[in-house]
Amino acid sequence: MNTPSLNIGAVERDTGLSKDVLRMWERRYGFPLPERNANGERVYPIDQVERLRLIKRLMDQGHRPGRLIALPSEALAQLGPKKSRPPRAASETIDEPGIDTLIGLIKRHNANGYVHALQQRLARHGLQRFVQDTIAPLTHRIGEAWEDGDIQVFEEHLFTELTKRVLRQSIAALPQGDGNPRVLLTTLPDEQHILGLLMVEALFALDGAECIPLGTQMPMTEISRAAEAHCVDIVTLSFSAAFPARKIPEALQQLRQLLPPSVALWAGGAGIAHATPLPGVQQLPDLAQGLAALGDWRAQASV
Amino acid sequence: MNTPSLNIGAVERDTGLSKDVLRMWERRYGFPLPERNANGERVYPIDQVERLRLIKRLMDQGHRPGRLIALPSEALAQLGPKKSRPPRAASETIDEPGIDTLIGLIKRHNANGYVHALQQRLARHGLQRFVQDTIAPLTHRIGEAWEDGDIQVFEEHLFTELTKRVLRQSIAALPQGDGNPRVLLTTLPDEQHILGLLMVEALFALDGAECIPLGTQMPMTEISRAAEAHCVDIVTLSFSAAFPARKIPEALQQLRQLLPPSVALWAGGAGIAHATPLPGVQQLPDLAQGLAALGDWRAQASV
DNA sequence: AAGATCATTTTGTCTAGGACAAACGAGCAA
DNA sequence: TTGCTCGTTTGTCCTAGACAAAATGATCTT
Repeated sequence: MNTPSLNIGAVERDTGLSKDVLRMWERRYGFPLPERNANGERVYPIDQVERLRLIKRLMDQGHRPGRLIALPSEALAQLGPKKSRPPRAASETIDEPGIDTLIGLIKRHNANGYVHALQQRLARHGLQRFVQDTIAPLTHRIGEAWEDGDIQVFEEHLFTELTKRVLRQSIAALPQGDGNPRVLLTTLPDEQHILGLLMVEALFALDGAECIPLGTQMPMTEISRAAEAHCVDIVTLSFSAAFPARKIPEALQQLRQLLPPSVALWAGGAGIAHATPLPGVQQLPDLAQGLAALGDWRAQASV
Repeated sequence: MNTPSLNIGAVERDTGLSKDVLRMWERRYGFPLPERNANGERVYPIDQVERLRLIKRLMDQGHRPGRLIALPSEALAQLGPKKSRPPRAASETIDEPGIDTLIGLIKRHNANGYVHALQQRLARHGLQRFVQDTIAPLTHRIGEAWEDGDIQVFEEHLFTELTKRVLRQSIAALPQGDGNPRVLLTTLPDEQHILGLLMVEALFALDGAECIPLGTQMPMTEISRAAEAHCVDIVTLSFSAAFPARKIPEALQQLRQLLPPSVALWAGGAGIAHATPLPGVQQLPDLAQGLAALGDWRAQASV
């Protein structure tokens, strides 16, 4: 075969742009403009797929497709996030030292060195500080690097996989909670990032809560069933920054309806940071507020 | 609000049936027959979604939608897999003892007890036998229970999450490989089951290979980049039984083209068991053959 | 009776083009 | 500066038709 190419279904999977969107862009903007096979179906050359992937990344940073598609490829490549964040030098000073070292290890593809460095920091600082002062800012910095295009997809995957391991390992080493409260942890079907959930689990378990980790991507009806079967007091969901913000309120309200009223619904993660309050849902923009909410719950439960 | 209901996009996410399929079934079979909102859009009542989920499960077992949809709900509920497998009693004797105990713990939602029992078996048998004689048959049995509808979605999630933890923990405890060979482990974008991959990683790492775990759902172009960046000798993919079998050959051939010829491509997992051979791709239907392949590779490399 | 070949049905995925609401941004007023 | 309105942009939904690949069933052969 000469040049590999993909049909519209494969492009949807590879880029995350729905078939509807791909066809609509072709209609409106004239890009992508795939070839057709003998059957009249779209066949996307690999370079158009690469460009689509780049455009998708820039859209996730706040750019709009109409503008992006008009731009020549060279201009696209240099484009950064829409709202440039404060220059790194400024926040550098407040960063926990050593984060850059960890990122450097990932970027040099030194998997063993990275895991080793993480475990060293864990041993030195203890789990709570490790999570709050190492993992959280590290995840944040990786997110920034991702937005800037400073990191490859496979580098981000490696980072996630290795970090997950260290966190899960630490959680497994903790004593079991006492069932006060019982907390179910998961994410909705569109959300497959689990690092935030693991951070919460680590802190909650450290604080004596009993955590039931269900992994990611649970259908809502199943979350409701699991909550009953496990007799949990709290259902905690995590939303990453990648989760479409506009869909969060509707999703939370739907789940709130499905859950028994006696079960609390907590939502945290970067995707929640700027959300508006909802009745019956406690929103936890950061880890510290998660711990605070746990304290509040206990205070209220003992009344 | 009275009865929760979902739009077509939400049903697609929740059931895994594409919008196209949902509309086509409505046209052809008259089910599902959603209501319409003020804007003429489909609004699916929750009970139709439940029925769709049940139908999807039976389809994954080899039934055909046309028949299933015609059946009344009671008949559906009792329906088993199309090709009934040999009765359990027969294979019971060859099963490793204790698997049923583990499954019982999951079904009673005893997370702590399950993890404890796993770790006990690991300590007693050692990692290699633990993977081959406990985790592999256990995963297989869970798959069967899933097909039979004997297990809830959230129970399966809990099983997966807890088992992953134990496996990853064991892998982390192993000494680092010596880079002979270097193996990259991942799955394609449509495949999110990672247990098979972790089993392979455990055995390979135990045998001294250096494993680079990239987690699941890597786009092909990224697999190729990662293979170069990490200078790997072998790329290993895992396909679960849930992966659409007909799409495997095409996917493997595409990836084979993207990889440098010097890098070996290995594919394993339940989805590979009945696949036809492909040039340039080594197929590993089970764990034992994976280990054998590793031995062969070393023998050939030392020539 | 078992096995191979061919026709028919079933099923999923693609196509085109139209419609509309929600989100966004620009311009204007306070 | 902030807050509001209005036009534009954008994603997602709609209908209805076509076709290829897979599964099934039927027919013929051994």
